[in-house]
Amino acid sequence: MSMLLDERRESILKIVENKGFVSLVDLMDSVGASESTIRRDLEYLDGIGQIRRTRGGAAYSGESLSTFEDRSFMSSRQKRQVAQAVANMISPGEAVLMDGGTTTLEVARQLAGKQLQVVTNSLPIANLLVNQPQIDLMLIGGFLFPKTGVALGKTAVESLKSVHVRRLIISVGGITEDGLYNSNMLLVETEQQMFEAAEEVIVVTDSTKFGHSALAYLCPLDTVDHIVVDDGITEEWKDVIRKAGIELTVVET
Amino acid sequence: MSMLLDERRESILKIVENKGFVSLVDLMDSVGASESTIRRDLEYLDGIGQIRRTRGGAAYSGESLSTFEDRSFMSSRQKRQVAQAVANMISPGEAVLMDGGTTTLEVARQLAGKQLQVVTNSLPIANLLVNQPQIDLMLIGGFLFPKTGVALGKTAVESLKSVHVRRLIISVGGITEDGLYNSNMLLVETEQQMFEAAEEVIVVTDSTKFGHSALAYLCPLDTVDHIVVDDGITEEWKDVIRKAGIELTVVET
DNA sequence: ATTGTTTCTGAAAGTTTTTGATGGTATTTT
DNA sequence: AAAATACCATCAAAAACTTTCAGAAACAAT
Repeated sequence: MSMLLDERRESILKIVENKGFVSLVDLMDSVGASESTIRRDLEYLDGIGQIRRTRGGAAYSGESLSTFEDRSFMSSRQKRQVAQAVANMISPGEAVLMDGGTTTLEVARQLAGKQLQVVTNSLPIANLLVNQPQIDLMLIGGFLFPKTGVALGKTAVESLKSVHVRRLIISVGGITEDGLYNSNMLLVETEQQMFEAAEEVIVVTDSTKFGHSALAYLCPLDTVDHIVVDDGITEEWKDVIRKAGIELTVVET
Repeated sequence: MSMLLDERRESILKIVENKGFVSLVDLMDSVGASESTIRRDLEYLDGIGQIRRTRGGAAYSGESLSTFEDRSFMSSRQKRQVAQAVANMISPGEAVLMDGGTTTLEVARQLAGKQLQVVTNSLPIANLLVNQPQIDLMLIGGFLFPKTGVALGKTAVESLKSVHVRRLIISVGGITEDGLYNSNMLLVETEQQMFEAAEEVIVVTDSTKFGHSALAYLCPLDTVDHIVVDDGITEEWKDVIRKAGIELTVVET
């Protein structure tokens, strides 16, 4: 049973998505290729983010919503410090709009205990804050994306039109001189509506995102009021940000 | 039955989340690994904060899941059987609207694996289904109620106006000859809009609810198409339901 | 068609990680 | 205090992973 390379990889992908977890041996069986070949396929599919390699086989990467495996670049210590800095900017009684993402989730964690009104389209953030008695929580509905657990699409955009908050806290996939980027068209569409709803935009990110763009263009730099980042950021980028009239907070870690 | 490392750990996590507490011996049994291995897994999961190790086993450390308290009268076994009966009525590919509540949550659990479109305003249900690759999940937004984790209010009602599904699955606080009741005005308001969105209304409940009303009137009996209940229901009530032209499914337990 | 080039494949050797078992230490129970 | 139970550290075997290499297959150009 000989198979084309792409055909085989497609087939592996389907099996993994279907079963959730597959062992390497199972794949050898059902695809009819050698161990080495399957390994290489898994390596490739993991590289493009379609699956997650695990010892002994592969797992569907859609399950990665839980903190089970968080392979972001910032260490969790760094991330927590950056998140703390953002949380400190929020005054009691404020209305805050929060985008999804692991960094904003960490911010949410630091907000616990404050008296606030929080609006979010992120399921993990909602989970975290729903039982905080001091926090009024409003959920933005829409189609839920498995990987990240955020609500997107027409419904989300429509709901956001009737929202007005003091601050928006958002994270991005990339920043260049031209502006901000994120990885997904639907995500960007929803986030653009978020800008309309907020008086002030705070971007939380890590220093590795500077200089990199991503699939979808989000907005020009001047849409942003404030950027909070770890101290890995270069002097050049500090200049770029400040010259664009954006307030910059660099968190020492 | 040999299991992949990550698969096993995820499986342990699920068991712990589900039961609240599990002994080490139980885990050895149900995942089929040695004491050492389970210990190491627990150590790891505790390390990343997903569970709490305790002498003799592990406990769930979760932020939200356990806080949706289960104050229903039905035993969990009974409830699961009733939920199973409801889940069996749903055909693949269907669009289902699901209300919040511990019974409907159990139904959601039984729906896992089916290919479906699910619309819900319940945070716990969304959590449960968001990582099911076969399920398209749409979240209804609104103000989140801490105790139950459901989204209610004007936003929820508005969002529901653009929803159309085959079936609505709903639970109630009380049933009398006059109709259905629930405990909260906002809840009722949202649920009334749900009726508009569905072709067929299925009520899941336990037999103790018959003859009791509650704070807020929801709808007359003839709004309902189908009631599923445990076998504690009296003959008198069976008559009432059938005479109202409602299909009745009594689940033997 | 043939030759040279590149990519893909399967096998083997060597390295790392995981696993279950064992014996010893802590903690709880009787 | 003794017994029972649970925990921890260590170790050799097993399983899984990486690297490397030579042959096969695909591709391009003559």
